[in-house]
Amino acid sequence: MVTSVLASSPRLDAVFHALSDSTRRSILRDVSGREKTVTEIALPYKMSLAAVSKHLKVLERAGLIQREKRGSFQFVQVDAKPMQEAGQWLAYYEQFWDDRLELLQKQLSKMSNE
Amino acid sequence: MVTSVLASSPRLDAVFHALSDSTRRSILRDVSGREKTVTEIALPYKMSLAAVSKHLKVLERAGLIQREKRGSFQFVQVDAKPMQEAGQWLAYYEQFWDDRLELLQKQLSKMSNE
DNA sequence: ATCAGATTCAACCGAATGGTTGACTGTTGC
DNA sequence: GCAACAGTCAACCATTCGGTTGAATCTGAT
Repeated sequence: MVTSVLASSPRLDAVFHALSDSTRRSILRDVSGREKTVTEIALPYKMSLAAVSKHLKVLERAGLIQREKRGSFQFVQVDAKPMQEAGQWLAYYEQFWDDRLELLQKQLSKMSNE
Repeated sequence: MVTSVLASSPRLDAVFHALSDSTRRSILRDVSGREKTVTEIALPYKMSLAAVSKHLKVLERAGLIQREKRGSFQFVQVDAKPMQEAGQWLAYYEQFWDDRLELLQKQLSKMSNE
């Protein structure tokens, strides 16, 4: 795998940025059970509808939600595919950490044996 | 699992925010092989040393790197623990997506049987 | 046709971001 | 002690962010 210095990924940028806000993560959680309309989504939050609308746009740019216009409503649902990509990115380092832990434990047990 | 509307997690905020920048992800990659000094890290990038120093501070605030002063050098190494937390957060939705796909496939096969 | 509801748009605001430059603070080695 | 190197700090700048408000748009129902 070639991991050049210039390995910029606007896609990952957008996904991680979208997930870096508690309100947006919360919205994803809200919508993950069943699809909801925008006003329905906005209800629990004490910010304006327009603010929620902006958050939805950020989530949509990241590909994390999809919208479907049905009548005058806009139904929103999660698309977790981009999260898989992000998860894979993370997985490499989680693995790295596991390996380091394992190494550490080996070293510790070796020390206690000597 | 209680997932209140107010489930704000400054920790996750910081981790996802730190990962939302290509340069910072790249730095993590650079450092994941072996620990490096700050100037060593900065070398491949065409930005100033101060800029890289700022990026490192962001990564450190998120708990993703650790520094160790040895002499006049500052050795930087990855700490992937916070990524596990982020990974677990993502895993829930990846699972959700998998489940939905499975459901969809069942429905499709049922339709083709009728 | 019009009124109400759902949602977005546009303009604005203060705070944070990502970068710069230059001065500052160790630390090492002569 | 002092020059050179490693790194951070402080001030600045343009851009983006997360929020507000009020007007605008689209749609459904009367």
